[in-house]
Amino acid sequence: MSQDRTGDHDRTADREHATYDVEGVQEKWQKAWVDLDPFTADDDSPREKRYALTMFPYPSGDLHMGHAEVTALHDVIARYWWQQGYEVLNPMGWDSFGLPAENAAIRNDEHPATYTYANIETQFDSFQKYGLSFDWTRRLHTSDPEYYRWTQWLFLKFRERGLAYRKNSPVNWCPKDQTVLANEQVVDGACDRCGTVVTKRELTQWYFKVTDYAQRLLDDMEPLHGSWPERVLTLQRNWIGRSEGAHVDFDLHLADGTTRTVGVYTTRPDTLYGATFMVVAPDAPLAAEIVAPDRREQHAAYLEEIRRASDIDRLATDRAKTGVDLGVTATNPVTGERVPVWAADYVLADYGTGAIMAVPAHDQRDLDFARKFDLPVRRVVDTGEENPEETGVATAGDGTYVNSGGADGLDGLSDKAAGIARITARLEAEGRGQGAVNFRLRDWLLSRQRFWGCPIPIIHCERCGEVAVPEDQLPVVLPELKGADLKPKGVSPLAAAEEWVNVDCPQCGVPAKRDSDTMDTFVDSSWYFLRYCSPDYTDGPFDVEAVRRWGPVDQYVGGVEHAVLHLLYSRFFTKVLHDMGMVDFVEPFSALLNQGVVINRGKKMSKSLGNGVSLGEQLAEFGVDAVRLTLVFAGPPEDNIDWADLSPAGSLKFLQRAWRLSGDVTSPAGVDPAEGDVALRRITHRTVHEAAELLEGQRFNVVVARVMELVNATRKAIDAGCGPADPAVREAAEAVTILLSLVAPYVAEEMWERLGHAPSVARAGWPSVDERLLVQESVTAVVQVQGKVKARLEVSPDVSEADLEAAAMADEAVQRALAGRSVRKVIVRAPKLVNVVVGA
RNA sequence: GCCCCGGUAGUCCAACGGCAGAGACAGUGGUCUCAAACACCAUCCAGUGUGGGUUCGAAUCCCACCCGGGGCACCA
Repeated sequence: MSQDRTGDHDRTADREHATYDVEGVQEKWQKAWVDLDPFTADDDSPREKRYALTMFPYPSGDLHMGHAEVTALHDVIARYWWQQGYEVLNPMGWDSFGLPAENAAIRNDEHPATYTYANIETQFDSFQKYGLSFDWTRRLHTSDPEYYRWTQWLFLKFRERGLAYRKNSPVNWCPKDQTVLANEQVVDGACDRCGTVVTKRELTQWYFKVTDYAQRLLDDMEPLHGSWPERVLTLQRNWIGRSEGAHVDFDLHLADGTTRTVGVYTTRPDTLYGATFMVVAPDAPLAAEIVAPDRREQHAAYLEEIRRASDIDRLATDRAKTGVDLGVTATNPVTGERVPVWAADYVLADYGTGAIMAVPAHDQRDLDFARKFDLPVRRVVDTGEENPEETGVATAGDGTYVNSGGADGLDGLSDKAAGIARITARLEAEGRGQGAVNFRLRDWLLSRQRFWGCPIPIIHCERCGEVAVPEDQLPVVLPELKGADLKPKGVSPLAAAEEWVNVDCPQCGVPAKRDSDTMDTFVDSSWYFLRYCSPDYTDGPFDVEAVRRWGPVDQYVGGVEHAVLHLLYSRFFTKVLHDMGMVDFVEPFSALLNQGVVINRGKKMSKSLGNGVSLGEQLAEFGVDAVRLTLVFAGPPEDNIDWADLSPAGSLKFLQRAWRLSGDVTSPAGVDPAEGDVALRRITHRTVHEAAELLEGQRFNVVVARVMELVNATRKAIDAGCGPADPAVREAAEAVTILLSLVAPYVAEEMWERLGHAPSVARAGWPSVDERLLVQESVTAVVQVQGKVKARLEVSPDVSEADLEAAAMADEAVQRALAGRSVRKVIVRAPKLVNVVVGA
């Protein structure tokens, strides 16, 4: 409430100085909202549904500026939907499995749950103080057994469908976190989480067969254009990396006189005549199988050398080519020539077949290799450029085929597509190859050698092999390990938990062992948005009907860092669940908003730079509403915002001004605005109308500016216009309050009460707009001569082109500008503009 | 190297191809005050990164370049 005054001042001064008590208002309404409960989503509501979701946090410490920004933006959308009359599902929970808790547990000799659930409570309290419209009845934690029971269930279902399998393969290993990582979690050769350089290990691990869904993951992005950031779609497209080409069979002639056929994948089968050697990935099993006995040692040494090299070295772009001759030859299927077979690490074991045909003339990598090891270069496409063999620059472009089997081959053709089609058809006819599509996407490595995650519900039996834990025995609950028991040692700490790991085989009853790895936490978060629809459901991961009611997510908000992680995995899960008949849709998130990052003084906030901004301190100094307003007003939601450019003090000042309006209104609640001041009413209705359009377009910063305008206009009307008693002033103040409720819920609630209404303003409903008030009484038409403004005319908005032109030509200033010049053309855009073009 | 996104007052940001300014921050001057803070009023500040083009008219569309940010980068 307003501050204590001494009474020396007159009423006007008092009113001008009046401010509300930010803390008091927050406390008052936070308490009141618990009973008012305006945001619990009703499963049975007849209203149209909207599902608003913001990426749930990992519980590391308290909330920070990043959380404050994303939830403030997200809340604007959710609250707008409520005001528009939708039944809104807006849940929140915690992604509560993960390494930080485990590391803290080791440090403090405790169970990871201690750290986890303590932080969850801290964050929960902070979220509540922050005034967000979450439906807390649906709160979930992925580390709760009631939740991860269903993560395990889904794993088993995926396995039944052949989508979860185990294989031995070289994998990414983070030496610091002591666990394997998925491809998506390795960035520039380093661990996504801790930045440690990743090494390779040969391990048997669990995978999800995402590659089976590569084409659908690509195709189903099509309808997302326009509602997902183009950037994310591009990232996913690149990550999936579809390419078209052909498989071509080469016969290999081994040292022992036998022959075997090896397929290679190429996007340029049309250059097959120029394939003068073959290259095999040194670490592919094929290399070891085919290497000639006298080269075995060399190959082994080379293999050792590249195993030692980190991905960082391997990825260096200017790195010289290395390799060894395997002492074997292959027959080029179209020329019949015998070509040498080499092993080189520029060929990757896990892409295509791990072997390539090398066409040095038209592929830079092959050319570099050929020049280094003196291998022949044969040009088969004449692009008009100089001979690659001499320049060292491969010509990858289009041209005319030469040296390509004469007229029976491709010679003379100059259309690449036709060349590819012809050679592919010929290979197919001869049974030596076929057209093929390839993807860069790899299967998702999901096992982790750490404790604080969802156990993999598999039992390894010597007699039966891998046995699924029977459904009625789920969940496989984590044992009570803590402190030193959790120290990473290269295998999961679970392996050492004797009592836990040793079980009888559910199939044959002999002693067996549980799988001791846990799942990647991205598995947990790949389906949480479905669980929210029926968080207490006990007969499955979710109630199919509830998901039919609420799904898919209409608006997802979160950071762009998950472009190829969480978002790709969730899309994959949704498609599998669709195929299982459990969800109707194939895409989980209809619209996506990537909020920007909050930085300070041009740099990312960090301890070492000492430029961190404490959310708690900002909230204490300026209040929740001002901080939220500051973040929303800072700029377009997807832009990064620099805290140093912002003014939470300015935001608070504005909120005080807005609040003051609610005390100045003297007309009673419920008064008919129809008789009110038309000028102010026009502004109010136009603002409400435009605000809706801007909100639909997620132009939240502009909405705030519009509300500021309306506040300014209302202030002016009270002080120097129609006065505080005019019903239009009440109408304007109420519109301000409802608009403000999306961003600054506390002060809006307080204003709503002061205006004589019952809470909650959050459910007051969007103000209705009178179309007639959107039409201006008169508009200013601009008259230009040669594009330069010469006059302004006040005209009716529905003025005819002819009338406007006549008025413009009659204008004195226009006549002066036209003096002595001939009018060549008059462009009329009624009612806004006339441009007179004069003769040359 | 390739592909995206963005360059508008001192700052953050607005502007259906049609008056460059909606809003704010920071200045400056004033009213109020013993004085200050608050509040209020007024006011200063750019011709839109550069160079071309299309158009009656370009911040907006096209081309090239410069700068900043992001992504991809031996994927055959």
